[in-house]
Amino acid sequence: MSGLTIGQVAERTGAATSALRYWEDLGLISSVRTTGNQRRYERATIRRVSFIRAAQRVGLSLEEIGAALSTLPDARTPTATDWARLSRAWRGRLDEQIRRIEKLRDQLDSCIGCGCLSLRTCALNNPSDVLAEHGPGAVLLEP
Amino acid sequence: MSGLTIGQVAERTGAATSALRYWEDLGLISSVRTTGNQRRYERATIRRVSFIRAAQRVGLSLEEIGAALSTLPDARTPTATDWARLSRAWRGRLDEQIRRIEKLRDQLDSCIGCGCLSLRTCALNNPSDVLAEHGPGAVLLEP
DNA sequence: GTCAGAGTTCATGTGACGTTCAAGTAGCGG
DNA sequence: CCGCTACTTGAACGTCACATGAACTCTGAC
Repeated sequence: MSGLTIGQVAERTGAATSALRYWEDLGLISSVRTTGNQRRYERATIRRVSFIRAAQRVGLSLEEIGAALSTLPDARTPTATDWARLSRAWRGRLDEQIRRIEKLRDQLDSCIGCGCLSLRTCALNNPSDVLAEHGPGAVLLEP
Repeated sequence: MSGLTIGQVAERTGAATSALRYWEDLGLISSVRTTGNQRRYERATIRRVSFIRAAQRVGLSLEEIGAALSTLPDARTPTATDWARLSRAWRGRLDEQIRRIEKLRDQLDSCIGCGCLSLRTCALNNPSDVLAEHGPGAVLLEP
């Protein structure tokens, strides 16, 4: 009754226990300890963990996710509106990812058969116009 | 005249010298050494490196790229046709990546505002039908 | 012959965890 | 209270694809 074990949170969210411990080290989630030093999680942690996993799927780094989570209210348990506010920003991110890959695919179509991989004129080999910009959003195809 | 230095290959392909050394450790590319133990690359290496970088952009691991490269003829310098054969398989891969992200985006649209992240019915939170399958092709969004 | 710049090996760091280990803990039946 | 199984702990090491830095050597222009 005093909280969820790490195994229960893992089962309910689909996250590995090793990931949960790692995220706690990074400060993304928190727990209280039993007298025997085991972690116990609040029920609200499940929603928080679900958010983290969804955000990862969208392509955010844990650092970015932590920044987003830090904008949640400290005092009260976050509401559905709080979570929706954070999720809204992902839309553009996904659109951008799709745009990038589509461009790469189209370039590939125009390149197959020419074998021009090493030439200066090959768009697939020199996609500077597509992927050169750095910063947020480039995580997916520009490591 | 006796070959390209690692810096020249890096400049012409856009790959970092550290990456070129790493790929050589893995056997993806090869070099000959000068009397002073410096690497010298054949001109054909530029095309090979370009292929590696393009393949990475498509989402292949270095292991997969190595497998593809090993199907190239050992005896002669690969032709444009050889490279085109390897590139053709990427098309479906990119299509699949786009399909995945589009599905995720559509789910996000239907989820924003509901704040249902922790509920069993939320498609974004339970995308088992989209991303559950493992194996090749899942590299991008399923780490 | 001098000197900058490019090259060398080797060790260590990164991100986001996964795996493995011995040792400790929880909760159950008997 | 004993024993059993399942679970949890921290620490340490592995993964992938490199980046970075230290300390050194080679090359090529002058």
